[in-house]
This record gives sequence, structure tokens and C-alpha cells, in this order.
Amino acid sequence: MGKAYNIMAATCPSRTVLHRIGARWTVFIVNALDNRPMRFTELKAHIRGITPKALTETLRAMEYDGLISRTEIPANPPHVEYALTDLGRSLLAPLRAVREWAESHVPDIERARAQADAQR
Amino acid sequence: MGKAYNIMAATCPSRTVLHRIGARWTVFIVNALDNRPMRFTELKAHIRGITPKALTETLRAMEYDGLISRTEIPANPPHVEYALTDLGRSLLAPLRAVREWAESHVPDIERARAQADAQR
DNA sequence: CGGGACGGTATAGATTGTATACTGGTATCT
DNA sequence: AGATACCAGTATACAATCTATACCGTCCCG
Repeated sequence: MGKAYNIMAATCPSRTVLHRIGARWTVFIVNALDNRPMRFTELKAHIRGITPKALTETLRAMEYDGLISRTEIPANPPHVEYALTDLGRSLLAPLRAVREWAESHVPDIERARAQADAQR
Repeated sequence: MGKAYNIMAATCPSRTVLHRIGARWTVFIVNALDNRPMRFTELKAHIRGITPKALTETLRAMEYDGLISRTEIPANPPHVEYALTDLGRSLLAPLRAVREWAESHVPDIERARAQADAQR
């Protein structure tokens, strides 16, 4: 089998996949849905600073790619639940690693930035 | 120590860090510099489809954040070498995981997209 | 019927990314 | 010496994406 796809090739479909993963809010949504499904408004409250437009668009794109499922629940009151699919869940491990790297290396990067600023 | 930073908070500095990691071309550059330092033109050839402007800007930003180093080599012919710093190298593991996920899940995502298209 | 929660849209402006062309310096070929 | 080519980028114009802010229709509760 080996590697059938290579992200470095411009025409490679893995590019479009990486493009989606790298989109502004995907990491946040995958991390937010880690434990349990959430509703639109819940997600909006949980991911501070996201606008409804950005949330809608990212959710639609992720649904199109089969990463999350969108279920309208006709109960009373009716609401919509977003959940990770199996495919989306498989993204959890890599993206959690990225999140943890970010959270743990803030001081290093702030130091580098301060040093770069001082340099000039 | 625990988690001092939480990406879900809008004001958290880890946001800006994640923003940089998630930028369009960062993943490609980190993966490209995995084995050895490279020059500007080498990177441009290796990462198919990147424009010189995008490459310059991403490299500058990553240098500012202390992820890569830029060294002008006054030898003959003079050239510029970009290399991962220790900090940048620590990003390799998480980003390689993301790359591998992308490369190995192309068929799943293409299937999901085809199915979504057919649905309508 | 008034008001609020839910799940979004609409619109406009700012930021970011892309395509394409070009530059200035050095080295090599002839 | 002149032409050509490589290197490391800039410049310019245009397109796509992201953000802020406001608004909408439906349903339920009182």
C-alpha cells in the first residue's frame, strides 16, 4: 500500500482535505464535540468569538465531508444536534495533539515574538 | 501546572498560536523541512502550487514565532537557508500526524462528498 | 398577543490568499 | 563582452474568505 497520496503534489486530492482540516474553525469544532454532541447555540457559546456565519459555514463543510452529522430532533422544543461521525472521531487524536501543542507552547512563542520585536 | 491555557477562550493567547499553525501553508513548510534545511527556491519547487508571495509571508511569520531560522550564507553562490528550530521541530510530531491523517483518509472524504452530492 | 430561545441569513467591510509579472544581483556560457 | 539563467524575493491587481452587526421566521410559554 504505502503512500498513495502526497500532500506536496499540487493536484493531489489530499490538498483539499488538508485545506478543510486547516480551515480556521475546524480544530475548535472537533475539539468541542470530543465528549458529546452539541447544539448550534451550545457550540456558539463554547467556542468564544465565533460568529454564527462562520459556525454555519464550517459545520456545513464538515458535514459535506462526512466529519460530523446534523440531526434535527423533532422533540419539544425541537433542536439540532451536531455530532462527530466515526470519520470525524478519527480526526480527534491528531487535532487534540495540535491543540495541546498550542496550549503548552504559548510562552515559547511569546518569548520568540518579544525577542524578534526587540531586535529592531 | 495543568492547563494554564484554553483555546476555547476568545482572549487566550493560544488562539493566536493556533491561528499561526493553522495558516494555509505552515503544515507544508514544517513537513518539508522535516529532513533537512532548504532554500527558498527549493521550498517553492517542493511545495507545488505555492506562490512566492505566500511562501515569503509564511516564512517571515514562522521566523517571527521562532519556528524556523533564516540564514544567509555568504558563500559562493550566496543563498538563504531555512531550517526548523527546536521549537519548530517539536511541531513535527503533531503536524506529521495531521498530514498522515489527510493522506490516508482521502477516499473516505471523497466518498462522503460524492454521497452528499448524490443526495440532492 | 408579547416576549424569548433556537437556528440560522443578509449585508457590508476588512483581511487574507492567488495569479502573474517583474527586479536586482551574481554567475556561467559563448 | 554580451547574453542567458538562477536566486530570492517585490509589485500589482484581483478573488476568496473572515468578521461584525443586524435581522428573520418558527415555536413555545404565559
